[in-house]
Amino acid sequence: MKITRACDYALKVLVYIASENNKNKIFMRNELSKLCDIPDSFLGKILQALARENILVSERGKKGGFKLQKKPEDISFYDVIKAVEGDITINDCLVDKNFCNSSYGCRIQSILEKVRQNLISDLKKYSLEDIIS
Amino acid sequence: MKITRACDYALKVLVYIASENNKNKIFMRNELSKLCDIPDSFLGKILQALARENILVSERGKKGGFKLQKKPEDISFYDVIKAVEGDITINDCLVDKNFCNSSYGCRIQSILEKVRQNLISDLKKYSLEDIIS
DNA sequence: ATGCTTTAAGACTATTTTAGTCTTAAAAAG
DNA sequence: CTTTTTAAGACTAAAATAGTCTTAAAGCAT
Ligand code: SF4
Ligand code: SF4
Repeated sequence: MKITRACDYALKVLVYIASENNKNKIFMRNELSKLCDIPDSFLGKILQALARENILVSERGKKGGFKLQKKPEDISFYDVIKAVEGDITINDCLVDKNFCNSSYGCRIQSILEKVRQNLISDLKKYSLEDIIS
Repeated sequence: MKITRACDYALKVLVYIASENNKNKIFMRNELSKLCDIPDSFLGKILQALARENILVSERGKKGGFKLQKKPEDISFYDVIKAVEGDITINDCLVDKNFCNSSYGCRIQSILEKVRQNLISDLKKYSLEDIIS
């Protein structure tokens, strides 16, 4: 029951960008890597994922880099986790009904589904804004 | 963000034992393995862990096996997960303050700690009794 | 006492996931 | 057209998960 390192890095780097967000400044990967103490190439993958999921805008070439695509209050912890490691599953059967043959009518499954929904809605409650304000 | 197979197996086997709990019947590992469709040796490890954590009673020798040590309503999902895979961490820094050097005063950490506490208290709400009743 | 049956413990192995690197391509700016 | 920056994806290393196997110890039954 853990988030991955990549997720933690993503939160860290997004908080950094959000907190320095004076007039749409754009940050290079290299710069973010040093400031947030995240391995450069690994950060590359993470920033790419965040850009694909419309959390960051990326631009190439000279003067390129990354900036937020939305307001900090519109980027929740759930959005970040989902972008980086995919949806929260809790147990495979919750997301793949063919995973287990006792799946139909399983009451363990229905309780785990409740736990999952609560966790997701809890993670949606917190945004980058809550951190930087 | 997943529970392990071992945890799911543990829930499954405990629910089975709890539901068949006519007058303190004792179940052999072998029997449970077949009935719950869990690899026999792997189930051994799981049952051992549950016995160590005072969820099951184990007895050796002929007429040996496993039975519940508490009433089904006193065995929560949290108890089972904790017994089998250890405590829920969400992020390493929540459980090891030396893990990250930005740990002191980190606001990501304090939010993740809230999420963790909510998840734990949610998992404590549900017991084996909720499944078998 | 001594087999027989059952769990305990832990070393061992295989598979999958996580964490991270590296190389090549493509876009943008000057 | 060269430099700088990200994109994409193959690749690798390390760790965790999932599971097996072997040896020991405990309890019952004769
Ligand atoms: S036993 Fe129930 S909870 Fe476990 S995998 Fe099967 S359907 Fe899901
Ligand atoms: S950055 Fe904050 S949340 Fe992330 S590991 Fe460090 S202390 Fe924990």
